[in-house]
Amino acid sequence: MMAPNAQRRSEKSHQAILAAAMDLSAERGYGNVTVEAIAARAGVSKKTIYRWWPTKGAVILEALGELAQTTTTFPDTGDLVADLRTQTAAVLDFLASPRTGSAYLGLIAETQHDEALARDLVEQLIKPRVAVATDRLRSAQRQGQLSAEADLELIVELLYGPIYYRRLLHLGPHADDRLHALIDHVLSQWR
Amino acid sequence: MMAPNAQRRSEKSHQAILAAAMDLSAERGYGNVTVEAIAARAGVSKKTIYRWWPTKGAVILEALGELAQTTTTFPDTGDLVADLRTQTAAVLDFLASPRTGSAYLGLIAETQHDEALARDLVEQLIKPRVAVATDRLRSAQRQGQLSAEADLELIVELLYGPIYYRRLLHLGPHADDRLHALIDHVLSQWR
Amino acid sequence: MMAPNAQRRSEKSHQAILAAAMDLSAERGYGNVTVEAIAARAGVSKKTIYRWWPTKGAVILEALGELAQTTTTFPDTGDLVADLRTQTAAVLDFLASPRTGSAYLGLIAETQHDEALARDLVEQLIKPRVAVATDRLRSAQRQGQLSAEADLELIVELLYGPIYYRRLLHLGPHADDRLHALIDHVLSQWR
Amino acid sequence: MMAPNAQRRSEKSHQAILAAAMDLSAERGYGNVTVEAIAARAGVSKKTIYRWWPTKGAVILEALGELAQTTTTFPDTGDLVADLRTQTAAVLDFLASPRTGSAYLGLIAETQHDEALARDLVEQLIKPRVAVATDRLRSAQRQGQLSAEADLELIVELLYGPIYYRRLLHLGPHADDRLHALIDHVLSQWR
DNA sequence: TTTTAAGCGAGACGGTACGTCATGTCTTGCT
DNA sequence: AGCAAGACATGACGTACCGTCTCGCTTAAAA
Repeated sequence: MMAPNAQRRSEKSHQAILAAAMDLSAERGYGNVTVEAIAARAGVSKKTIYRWWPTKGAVILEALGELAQTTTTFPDTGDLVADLRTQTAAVLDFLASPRTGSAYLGLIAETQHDEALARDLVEQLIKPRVAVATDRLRSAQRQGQLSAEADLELIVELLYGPIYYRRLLHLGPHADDRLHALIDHVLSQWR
Repeated sequence: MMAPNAQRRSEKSHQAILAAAMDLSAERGYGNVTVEAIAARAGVSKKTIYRWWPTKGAVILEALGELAQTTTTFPDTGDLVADLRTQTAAVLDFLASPRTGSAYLGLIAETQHDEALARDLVEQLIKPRVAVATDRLRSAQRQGQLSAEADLELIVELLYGPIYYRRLLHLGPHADDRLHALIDHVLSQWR
Repeated sequence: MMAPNAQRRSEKSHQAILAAAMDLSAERGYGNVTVEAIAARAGVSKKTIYRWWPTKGAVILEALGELAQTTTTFPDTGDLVADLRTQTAAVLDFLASPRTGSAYLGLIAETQHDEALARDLVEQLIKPRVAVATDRLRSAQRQGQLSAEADLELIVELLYGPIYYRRLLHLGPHADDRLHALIDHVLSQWR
Repeated sequence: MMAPNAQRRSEKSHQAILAAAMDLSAERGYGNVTVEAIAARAGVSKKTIYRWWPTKGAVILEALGELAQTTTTFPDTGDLVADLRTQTAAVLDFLASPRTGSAYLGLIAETQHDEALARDLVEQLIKPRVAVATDRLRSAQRQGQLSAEADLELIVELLYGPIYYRRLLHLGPHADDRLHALIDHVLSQWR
């Protein structure tokens, strides 16, 4: 498996590839992005892409990871409900934005028939963000805004499940008031 | 756009195509199914497939529609909680079964970059089943097992959202007790 | 080895491919011809080329075969020496022409590391033309211009060997008088 | 075009490259030898090869030149016919040997689309050996074994032309008696 | 009952992208 | 400065499917 030497890697090409991948995904949609087009747009050889990533999905995952880290952090103003409203709205925006939405949804689609990519998606994108959400809830617990018996894992599922469900099954995004109703209901038992 | 004459359609080929599509999906996973392979397996010309369906997704959708109708009906024993447990477990099985799971998840994946297919999936598979679930909840309302103020649409989202969320984002299926906890929590406010 | 069905072959594409191959060979030299370029020039998919020929050499061989048949026939005026002068000069022209020379020499080069192509070259181009030359000599024998003991095979080698030798080893083509001296010498023993 | 400093050249790498080139040519045939494979086999960087030779053909040419010098010298026992038999047989062996034949024929093939290599081949390999043959014939002339009017250049062509012709055009090598007939015929006019 | 036009199997076709290979250039340390 | 190692842009390879398109053949509706 002779892994290439990461020290000699061209950082310029690396960044050009990530940028090209996101640009193309925004322009033509994830499904119409090809490794060939990424290479052409980035001014890079296909070999260079295949040297460092196994599939186009892995490229998009890394590019998206960079974006996700900088754009969506979890707020902690002390008011749990307000923070959850802010955060879920940000997730809705992320899913709706032409730049990130198509790439993210396309990536999730790809993971349905690419196990390795699925593992990477979960480890690099999903789990860290679930952890951040859980942390915020735990902090609320310490502040007494949430009962000590609250099932934090369940709460996370109940908040994000419906959002992804409606998006991936094409049932239309939540309106603001539906989102607020969702949050209220989920917290109702343990407030 | 001369639509073909459905009366002269060969029912034998029709069924062979649907069966081949499901078989291949079960054997090698939705992503590795191709129109060419379906045609070869069904002993049918590619032209015949393209005459009646626009994409392989549409073929799978029809095949899955037939299966879904026969396998998952919503029980009504009078005990809402028991019925929800039965039904959500059936959905988990449907998603986990090699025969139906790969096809269904692959289909959902495909709809992320095929709007026409997305519309058909929603109209033919998703909405009818949401309606059935909503009907069952409404029946429970009439029987007094659920408050009249209960937000039925929200309940459906809260039940199925987490199931699809965990499946599509590769967070592992729910264990039985987690599923029960989910149902209990969702109903808690309006029982 | 599912051979394709030759009856359904597109004669238009067939001819376009042969023409494109010869054109490109004339324009850029055999070594710079690629299957990809032939396909593009002929307005044909690469798959169509690979369906009917194993390598670009086989394409050129067929194209050259068509040309060779029509252009170089062996004259029989009754005067053996005159006919040999005419014919060897025609071979020199064939080797020197931009249209045929590059293709033919490139083809011979390719056969040095492609055994299958070598076999086809010999059977389809070389041997038939050697046979024609031998026939002409045999006819001269019957007319008494050549002794009955003449070693016809040897004569053919002695005539064409030096021509190919000088061409392939880059020793420059024969001037007319050297060609005549060659013919005279070869026939001297058996006239 | 800063030529590299030959004094600082690593003789070890130099020899390793020549040896690797010949080994690979013998093992897999000239056509399957690549600069990359030579570099890997010789434990040398590709850069080092390109620093000192323009193409793989040039490497093989140099390697072959070393071998040719040591293996095939022209005998002079005083008996011209015997010496020609010895020498032409040696040429047949050289062409048939797995070590030298594939490399030499492959090299000749390459010169059909590489003019610079062609020039080098002629100057470094072909012409010197033609000169040696011509010298031997001239010596025979002085000894009265060959008429003073003999066309030495023509004799060389008539001897070696058929040998290369049969080899390069895949007509099979000469049997011993055919070789002797060839020599007899060529000398007949001027003995 | 015959005609006849549609569906049908087979599969060749023009395309697009795939993932791989070798080229010749280049950069980075080591000797 | 030469060198081993090897990343890089380039460009062709041969393959896989796509969706379109003839071909004859069979086959069921209309005549």
